[in-house]
Amino acid sequence: MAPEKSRRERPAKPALTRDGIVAAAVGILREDGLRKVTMRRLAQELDTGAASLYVYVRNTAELHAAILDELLGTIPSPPPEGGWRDRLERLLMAYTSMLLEYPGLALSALVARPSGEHYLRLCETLLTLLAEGDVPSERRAWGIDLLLQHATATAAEHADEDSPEDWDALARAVRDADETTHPQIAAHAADLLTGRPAQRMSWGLQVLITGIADTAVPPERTLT
Amino acid sequence: MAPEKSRRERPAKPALTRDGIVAAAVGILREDGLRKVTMRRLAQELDTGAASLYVYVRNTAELHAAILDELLGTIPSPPPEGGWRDRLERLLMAYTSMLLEYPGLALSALVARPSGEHYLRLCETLLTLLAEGDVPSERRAWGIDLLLQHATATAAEHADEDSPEDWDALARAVRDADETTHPQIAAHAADLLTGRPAQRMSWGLQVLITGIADTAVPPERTLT
DNA sequence: ACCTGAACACCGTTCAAGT
DNA sequence: ACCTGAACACCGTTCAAGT
Repeated sequence: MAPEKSRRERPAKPALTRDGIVAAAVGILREDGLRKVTMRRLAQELDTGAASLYVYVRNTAELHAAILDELLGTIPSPPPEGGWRDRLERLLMAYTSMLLEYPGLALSALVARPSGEHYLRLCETLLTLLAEGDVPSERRAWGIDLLLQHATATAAEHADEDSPEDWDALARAVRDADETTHPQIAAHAADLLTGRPAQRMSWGLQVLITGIADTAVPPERTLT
Repeated sequence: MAPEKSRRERPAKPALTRDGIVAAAVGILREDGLRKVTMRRLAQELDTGAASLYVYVRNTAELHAAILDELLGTIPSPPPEGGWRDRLERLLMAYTSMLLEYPGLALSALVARPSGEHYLRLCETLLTLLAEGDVPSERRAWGIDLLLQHATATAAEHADEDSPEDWDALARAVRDADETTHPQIAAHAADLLTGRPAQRMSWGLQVLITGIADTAVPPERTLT
């Protein structure tokens, strides 16, 4: 690691490596957000040309995926107190919180299925917790997919970076909903707009965990 | 079999309207995919300059949202046979199928909370179905959020447009998982990679519906 | 093998000027 | 009020040429 991080003259241009590139990318992410993590900006930071990066990274999507896995390694594993459901919920909350710190990253996680070291470790832990809860074996794999998808999507919904404008538009639309044409929306307007995010997230996870524990996999069709 | 491609192909330049712009945008979406629905390309299609569009559309995100609502209007409401659970599942499947036809659109749906006419109608129908199932009133609003999020996220995961490359990488990582460091992954490798999408989606929806019907909203904390 | 500058083919958005 | 050309400030990716 370079001892000085002054943005003045870099004393000697460090050799390019994949790890160095990813580390620099994480730096840009923390400072300026994912949308600034571009090949050109990254190259500038590393004092080289954008084309040089393509020796180590296939494309921008792969770069984002590498960043994601790096950050998955920073999730603290919650203390082993409490039952499996509690620990499961806390771990997924920690995962979501991490994604929420970096708007836009959740979208990458959703589109580019991760497959890095830290992602596998997370899956391993999740599978272990479901096993501890005596969730039938066949449902564990699909279950963690569902749980991770929910956590990721929840973070992705807040990827706006800015603009509560969409939310405003929705709030207006819900409130203006005609009681005769949209009776259900009118009746549930308050709940539809309720913003207590932690409570909602917690309920969502409990719904999933309960559902996973209680719902059998449907019979496979047409195996002849 | 276009007889002429001359610049006089369009007989008279139609006046710009928001509806006309959105309609043209949907056309580009169907033909070339969402990533080609850009202000510049759209302007070209409408025989004008990109700047002119900003009179009718705030920005690209709003344009995408308008497209989404337009397409929500094309979802056929499934026949009223079967119980509320079946109809709920079929409607959400139809929603997902529509999104899957237009890769990338699901991502817009996730980030930019829709608030258009057709979106409200869909919510209304979903709320009615949950009410029919005697789901307690307080859970209905949060429930449809969960269901729509799941359906949208499932479609978004397939937004790759191309490149089964990510999936390959994951498959390799799972298969290469060391049995001693990743025993759970090794044990569940088959299920983790199982691809039967319809069966998985159906199970996911049933998990959610069951969970919503069975899970009480947690008590509100710290109101004292 | 690695690195580079330059080029290709695009973007969103703003703005002064016209009608 | 609506429309426009031009400009600003960017993108990802490829490629021939260098080392």
